Amino acid sequence: MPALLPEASGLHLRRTLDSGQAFRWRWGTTADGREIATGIIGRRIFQLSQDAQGLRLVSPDAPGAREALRRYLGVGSSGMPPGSDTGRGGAVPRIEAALAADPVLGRILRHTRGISLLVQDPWEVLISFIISQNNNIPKITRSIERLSRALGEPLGETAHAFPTPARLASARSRTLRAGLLGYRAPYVRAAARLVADGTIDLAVLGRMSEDEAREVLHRIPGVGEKVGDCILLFGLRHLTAFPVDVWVQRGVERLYFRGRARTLRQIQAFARARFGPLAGHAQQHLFAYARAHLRPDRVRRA
DNA sequence: GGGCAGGTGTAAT
DNA sequence: ATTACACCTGCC
Repeated sequence: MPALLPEASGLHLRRTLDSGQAFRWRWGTTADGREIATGIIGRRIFQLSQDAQGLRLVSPDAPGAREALRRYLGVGSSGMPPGSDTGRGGAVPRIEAALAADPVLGRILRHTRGISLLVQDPWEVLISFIISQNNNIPKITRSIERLSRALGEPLGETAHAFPTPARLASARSRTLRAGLLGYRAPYVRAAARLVADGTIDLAVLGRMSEDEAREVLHRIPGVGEKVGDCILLFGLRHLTAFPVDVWVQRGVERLYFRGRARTLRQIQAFARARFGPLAGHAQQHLFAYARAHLRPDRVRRA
């Protein structure tokens, strides 16, 4: 039996990997009927499973793989936002204990418990979320898969690493079209060029304040309010970022404003005031809850 | 088959 | 600061 990852206690693997943060995971079934997730982290193919005992690293059994996985899953040493540490236990339960101080979150947590904020490569997050605009998860996933297959470094037989900035920047438009990018193709290439030629340095961005980094991100074509905040949160780990998409907007309006419409600005201001350093984590739970329970065809909007 | 999907850019108010 | 519209593509 593959080794357990005790730090991931409280982490719900499927909820985390299917939460719309990452697009490089597939679920499958082993010969003995166990569900297994296969995905790419950096240049390695990971296989993960989860059972009553906990989360297991099935493969690779290589030096550094466990540490890389811990970090990726957000259950490494620095998982908590400053000032929110409530004591012992894994990162996920501690954050949820802090979130539950908010009665609304405390109530929906029953349905969303176990979602972890992943720590991903900012470059991959940047391109993935440019692709995500006005798009749906299955198609985003397919686009990234095709792009990686066409332009990414091969990893074993069938998998490919995410393309480098240089490869994407010099990609032919036919390749990008084949990647199903549609009208986003010019955005992706322009963003790749800005990174490839050093105009935008994502490592430097990671050392800036959140507002400074946001301002720089907004200069990238295809990066607006929502995508920018996704990059801040999922790639640069600015935990006060609060990406507002239609689901989060719907969730906040429904759960905190009796279904009354709010503008984007109002929702951003609300999130800052209400959730503070936990805003990013709160967003994950509101998003997941809204997706599962606030479908428009089931909700009468006030 | 017209409308829509986990937004953004642009133009107009 | 908000609103209206087009936009690739796959799917209902």
